[in-house]
Amino acid sequence: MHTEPTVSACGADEDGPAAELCAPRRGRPRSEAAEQAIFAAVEDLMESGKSLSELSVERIAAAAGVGKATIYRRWPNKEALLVEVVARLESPLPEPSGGTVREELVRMVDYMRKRGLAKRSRWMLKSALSQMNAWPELREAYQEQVVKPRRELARAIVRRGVDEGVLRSDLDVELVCEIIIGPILLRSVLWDEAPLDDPDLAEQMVDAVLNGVGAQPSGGRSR
Amino acid sequence: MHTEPTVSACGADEDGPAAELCAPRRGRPRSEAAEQAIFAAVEDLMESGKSLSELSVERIAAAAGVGKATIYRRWPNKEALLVEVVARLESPLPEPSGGTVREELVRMVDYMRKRGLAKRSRWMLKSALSQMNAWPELREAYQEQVVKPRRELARAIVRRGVDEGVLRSDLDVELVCEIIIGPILLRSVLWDEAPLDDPDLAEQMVDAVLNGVGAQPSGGRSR
DNA sequence: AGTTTGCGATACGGGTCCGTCTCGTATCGA
DNA sequence: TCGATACGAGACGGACCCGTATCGCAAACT
Repeated sequence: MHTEPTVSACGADEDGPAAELCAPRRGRPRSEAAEQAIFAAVEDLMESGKSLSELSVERIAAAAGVGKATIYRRWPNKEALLVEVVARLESPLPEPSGGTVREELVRMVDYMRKRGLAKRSRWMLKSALSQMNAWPELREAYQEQVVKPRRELARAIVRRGVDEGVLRSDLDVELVCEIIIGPILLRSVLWDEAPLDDPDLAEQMVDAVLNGVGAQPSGGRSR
Repeated sequence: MHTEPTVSACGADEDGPAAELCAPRRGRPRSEAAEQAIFAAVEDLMESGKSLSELSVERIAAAAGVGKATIYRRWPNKEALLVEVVARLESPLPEPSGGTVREELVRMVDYMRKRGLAKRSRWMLKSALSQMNAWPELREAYQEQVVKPRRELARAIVRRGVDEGVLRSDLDVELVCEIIIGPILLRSVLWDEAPLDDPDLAEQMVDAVLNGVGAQPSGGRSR
């Protein structure tokens, strides 16, 4: 007899932690505090430098002061949990503030500089590179949630710069994006010991890239 | 009774695979073929996309057609083996060929482009970032063996460029290096789907960075 | 009340891994 | 020939892990 008496019209068994809309759930409701503790524990473990393969469910449960079953009641497996953690991570993208293109570029680069200073983001940035290689689902979540919007933001600014005649129009837009954000990503992601403290770094980088690092005052600009 | 009768004056028990100089070793000598098979197996596993945590000694031994003891006879643990693999990996750095600074920069960037196309290097580049984070010994070996000489090469070229008046002298040398190699590293390391096939890519990148991506023909060059 | 579900804790089976050890065999120096 | 060492294969203990199941108890609904 599986006639779905009054509730349970929610969706198989995968309601996830964002399903408090669909059914009042007959018994004791799930603890919101436990959920937050789990997320906080994962982020703490990230900040403490644990690598992706060191994030075991048992360790997370212990760090959160939570039973393993409480985790498996919410997510079907470890991957699903981490995918959701990634999806939650750092959404606030800087929205455009109608300044000049140069100002927008500086703002974007400076946002990435500050992000590189935060350990949580740094962990994600770095883990995104190797371990996720072997973990397509997590990698896709990260690409979709984090990388894609940022690349689109960069592309939009660059396109606007080309339209306004501030950026060269004879170059591939992708190439220009890479030239602008490559240096800051290099510092914030690839090189550990590189300093990110200078608040003028973003400005210096953008100006250097805009003006070029070549010395000849009127050299090959015509191409 | 540990009087070291005739041999064994080699150094505790850690002779490593580069110790055939010190003592003729009384019994059967170690198999050079086994050693090569082990290295080859690790590199094959890398190329096949295995992540760092998937490189277990048992898997390596199986792939090499070798007993586990043969590995542990040479290296005290898994880390030591991988450290040596890293140290062996991709030494051939392009030596300077007295061209112009621009040509040297293009050569260096193009070298990195080609390196990004090779799966083995790519694996190392990517694994160097997250897993090595939690594995200081391996990370240091990679920094010392691979990263450091390349950064020094870049610095040397840039300094020469500044001396010859081809590169701006009002910028930090480190910053110029990052601006030049940031874009190609971004493509070859961070972004998987980005194309690296175009043989003119390096030239485009270097020229764009030298001339600047800003459009104003004589704008802020004076700073 | 009674029911239903969630909670933390913990035990469990099945798996992988590390590093050591033991086989029987092969290959070297003395 | 003989002792010493290497070899491939694999067993072993201990550790960790995953995902499930079972406790006794708590918190909601009917």
